[in-house]
Amino acid sequence: MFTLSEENYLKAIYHLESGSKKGISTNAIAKSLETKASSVTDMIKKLSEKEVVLYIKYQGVTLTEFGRKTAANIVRKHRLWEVFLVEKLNFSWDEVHDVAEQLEHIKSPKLINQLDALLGFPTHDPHGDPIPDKEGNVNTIDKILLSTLHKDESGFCVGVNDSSSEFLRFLDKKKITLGKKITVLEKEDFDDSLSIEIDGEKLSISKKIANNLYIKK
Amino acid sequence: MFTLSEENYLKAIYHLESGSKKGISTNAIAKSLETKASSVTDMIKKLSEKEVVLYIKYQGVTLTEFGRKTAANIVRKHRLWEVFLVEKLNFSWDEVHDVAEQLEHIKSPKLINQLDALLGFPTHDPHGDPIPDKEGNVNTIDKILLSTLHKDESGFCVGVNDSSSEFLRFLDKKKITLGKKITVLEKEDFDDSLSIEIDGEKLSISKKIANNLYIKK
DNA sequence: TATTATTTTTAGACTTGTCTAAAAATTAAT
DNA sequence: ATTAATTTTTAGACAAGTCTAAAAATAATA
Repeated sequence: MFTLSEENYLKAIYHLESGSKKGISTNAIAKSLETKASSVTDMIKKLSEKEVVLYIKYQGVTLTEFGRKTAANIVRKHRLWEVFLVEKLNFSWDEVHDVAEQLEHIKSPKLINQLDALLGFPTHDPHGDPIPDKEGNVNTIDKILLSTLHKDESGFCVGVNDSSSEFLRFLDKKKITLGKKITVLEKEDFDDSLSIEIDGEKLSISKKIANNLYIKK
Repeated sequence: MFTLSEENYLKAIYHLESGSKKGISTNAIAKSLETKASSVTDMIKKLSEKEVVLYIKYQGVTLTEFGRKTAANIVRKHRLWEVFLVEKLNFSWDEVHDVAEQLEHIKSPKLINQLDALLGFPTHDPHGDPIPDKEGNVNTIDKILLSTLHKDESGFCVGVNDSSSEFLRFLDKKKITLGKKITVLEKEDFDDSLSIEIDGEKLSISKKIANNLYIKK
């Protein structure tokens, strides 16, 4: 069994690993958890003894298979709770993160299995992120950033890169929600802004926005 | 804001206070939390500084109004979660306690308000215990123990005194559930056992059982 | 009321998780 | 390939919450 702190470290390493092939640096973990490098070193030693990470001094860490599954299970719980909050308790997608951050540490396999069933075995959370299955496997789809679409191309909005409540509320205001079809009408060269069509309406989108919206063609 | 440990102490004191007029002793708290008296003294000092308990050395503690409300809120959360587990996630009443014990510490007023609404604003948990309202008020009904009923009297099963899973599973086996009508057909003098009628069936009930079932006439 | 028994508190220690400051190792740059 | 900059680790300290053992206060009893 893992402490709350250990679980948070595991989750952080898990997220940092997706995208980088090499070991995760002490500093990267410290930054992600808003703590000090020395604290990270201490905790890494403990996690290493518990066989969830592989640790070589000065070389960073990687999750073991056991560690990866453990972390995926925490992420699974986090995302299932997010779905629950939105679907059953009328939370909006920008309100769920902090509460799910607490709920993900509740220990009860039955609770999660039943919650999964209650929600109809969802595959993605409210931000479009995939929900790992019981074995810790993740079904990644080939989503791309809106900013990579060319003129006259279109696709469906399937996720966000930035899930800060500021960004999510901005999307709400612009009526941009997951599942909607977006067509690129124009790409401005000088500021990389986009003119898009969504719901039959024309909309102007800045580069920053386009860099944080995932599309599936 | 209170730590997990502080919340557990508050809850313990809250439960111990209902029933005894005087201050709650260090030993009583230690026993209830399965910890040592010295640990209790330490924590009591902290709670006293936080103004949730009134503490006079060697005289035990009492909750302040603020402390009472804080504790009632934790109990409220615990019992609402129990209802959720039974009503929405198909837990049986003997499985909910440990999970609710974890869930009661989740901090999010919106979560609890929405959960309350989802459940249809329940007034009692699966064991018949009343759910405190948002202000910490509890609606106590005049329930009595089954063992206090006389021959030929009857009433409705409204709660349990012992909520151990052993007792609850025993009641399940005997098909004794909350809401059912029970009539005392006979009281045996030599062992205080009861012969009762429930669901049109005759049943023999030991003194121990009768001492742990609440009835409302 | 004196004495014994019990309860409660204090004192000091330990664990977990964190921190700062300094030392050691690695990486980057001249 | 040295030197400089950065990263990482170590050493030592601190707060929270717990414990044991001993001291102090209260309660019970003869």
